[in-house]
Amino acid sequence: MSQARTLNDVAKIANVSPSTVSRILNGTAVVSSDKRKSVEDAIASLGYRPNVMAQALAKGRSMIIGVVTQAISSPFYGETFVGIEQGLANSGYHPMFISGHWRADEEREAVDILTARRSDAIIILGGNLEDEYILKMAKSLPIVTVGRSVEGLERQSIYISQEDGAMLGMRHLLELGHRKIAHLAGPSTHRDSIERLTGYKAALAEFGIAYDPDLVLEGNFQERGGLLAAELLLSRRADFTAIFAANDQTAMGARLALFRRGIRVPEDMSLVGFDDLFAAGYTTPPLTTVRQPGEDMGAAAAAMVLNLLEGHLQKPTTLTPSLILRESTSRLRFS
Amino acid sequence: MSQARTLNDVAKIANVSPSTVSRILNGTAVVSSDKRKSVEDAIASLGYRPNVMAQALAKGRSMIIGVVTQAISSPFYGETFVGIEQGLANSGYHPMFISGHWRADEEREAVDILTARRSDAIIILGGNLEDEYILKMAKSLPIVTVGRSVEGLERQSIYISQEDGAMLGMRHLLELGHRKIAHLAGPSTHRDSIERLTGYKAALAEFGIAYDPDLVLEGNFQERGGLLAAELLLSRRADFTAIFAANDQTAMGARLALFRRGIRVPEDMSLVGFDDLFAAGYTTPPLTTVRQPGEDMGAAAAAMVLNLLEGHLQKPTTLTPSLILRESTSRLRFS
DNA sequence: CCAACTCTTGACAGCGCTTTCAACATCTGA
DNA sequence: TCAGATGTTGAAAGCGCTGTCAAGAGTTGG
Repeated sequence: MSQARTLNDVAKIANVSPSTVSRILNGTAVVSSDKRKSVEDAIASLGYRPNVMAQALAKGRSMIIGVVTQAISSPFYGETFVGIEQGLANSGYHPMFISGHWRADEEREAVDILTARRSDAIIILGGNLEDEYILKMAKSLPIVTVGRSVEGLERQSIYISQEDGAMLGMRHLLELGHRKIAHLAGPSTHRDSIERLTGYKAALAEFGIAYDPDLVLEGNFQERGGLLAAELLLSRRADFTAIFAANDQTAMGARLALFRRGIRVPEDMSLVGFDDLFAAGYTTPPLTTVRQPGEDMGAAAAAMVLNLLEGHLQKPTTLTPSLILRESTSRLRFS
Repeated sequence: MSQARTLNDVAKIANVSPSTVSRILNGTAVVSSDKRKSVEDAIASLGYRPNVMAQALAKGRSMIIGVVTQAISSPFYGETFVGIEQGLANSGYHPMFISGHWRADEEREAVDILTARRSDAIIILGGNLEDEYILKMAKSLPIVTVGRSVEGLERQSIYISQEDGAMLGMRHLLELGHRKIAHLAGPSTHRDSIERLTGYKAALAEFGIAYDPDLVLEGNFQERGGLLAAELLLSRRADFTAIFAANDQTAMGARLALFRRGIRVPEDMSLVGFDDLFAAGYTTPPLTTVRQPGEDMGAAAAAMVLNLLEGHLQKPTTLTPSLILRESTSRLRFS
């Protein structure tokens, strides 16, 4: 294991002081062109790369943006990761992802790890961290939340109205004539689930339809939960004509349940998802869904963090959901 | 922004020297229980957390495992990330993911970023980095490759035979009686594609079937590539009865092409994928596919890295692909 | 021609921690 | 009782870098 070169090695070879090398590296001051030349030569010949850890210590900035996420393999957050990555590109900052698995304790541990590494800022994606906890952290560190709001920190969050999104999906179904619409909800502990359920009810009310709690079942935002919930529902009643799933993964699970029973989509049953995962465009049939622009959210979060690090507080960023019309819904037919 | 406490603050409050605090933190030496107590109290009351950056500088170990990946949102590598995360849990090391997007130059840049941060080891997931480049790095740093082999570094890689995997999928199709089997390959620049194509041909040969290059089209390992390739193929000929896709995403794209033309799966066309993405169990119909245990691969890579860091070279780890039988294939019917 | 500047440069302290070394305090056993 | 062993602690140097400060060289203008 060969030793990495240090700034001192460079200084020695170039016959200048370490300070000068540092100045050239950081552009902190004017340096005569002959010294600059010899330093650059020395750097090239040694293949020298500054030790970011040491820079971090000296400058008091780690150049790390901590990202507390829920699952590193989540298809939805995956798109957000891409946005964050790109938004941070060429800023000198780098993201460090730690997963919290939707458990407040693990999320707190993630934050611990990140602060132990002296992250310069933290982006929190969803999760169940307590508001007070986040507020306290926000006092000592720039924080941006995505997909969840924190009272008193509205200006540091990227937010999409889940309720509006749900209404978009539901109105579409209602306008197609559906009246008995089931909802496969997310976990009831999850704010997004709650908001989407609220949107479901609001749309129903808008069309003067009574809310029927029997038509709502709880899943877990995963395919399997959607499958199970749909099977259960199907075994109990058969009078509904459309399903509004709490997210695309749930919709895909439901799709399988329908397939198993030979119920055709969209001829016999209309199906609407939420998120617009990349895969939603490739289900059979392609899934009509409410789009959340995951990548844009990530990019916006990155931009906001960068702003915050420069001391600028920007106005709250609100992105909007939109309906992506594909082929899993059809006008209600009277059979 | 309140200042973070330092080890010195703790020392002062506890009335001991910084060395003693450090010893307690690291368990480096025996410390009398009264001092230990007062130090622990001081740590608790200050909410002190050691600065990992400073520890890194002093110890010469960053406790970062760099992970060069191709896309942070990749569904296949996502599972590997999970394995890495878990394999590294409680080791004190943390992964740092940087994406290379299958471009050697970006991958080299990723490595640069990682070495500038003095990663203690690097895990390379797939990619197009030149063998020599990796070999050179391996001299100064523990390196583990996943899903790609490097000549001379076999003992530091987690490998799955793509050829064997392809043969598994193909034999299944052949045993079902299919004789005209199309292959939607991955990018020809990609080693996995090449190996899988080799397996495709080998299986054909095994069954005494002539290789027909017209039945092979190149995709890009993405849904869209699969869709396009399948559409093109379908527009050119209709005499094949099965498709062996280079990966699940390609298969899903092909599935959509078939759906568009009203070709039923598996009645009219059998379809086999590769990878066994989580989503493969929820396509319509659920996809028969060759499984690569992504999470196990990640866990194995993490374990290998940890071993390497302790100076142990283990024997090459070879995991094996397996066939996951679902519902997208059926026995050839004479129509 | 010299005071007053302006540039460029190096010495040095310090970021927060680890680790070696030596000092001091105790404890053994002969 | 004392030499030697053992245990616990602090001082200080150093990890690789930045940033302040001051010195020395070179300019300018009255």
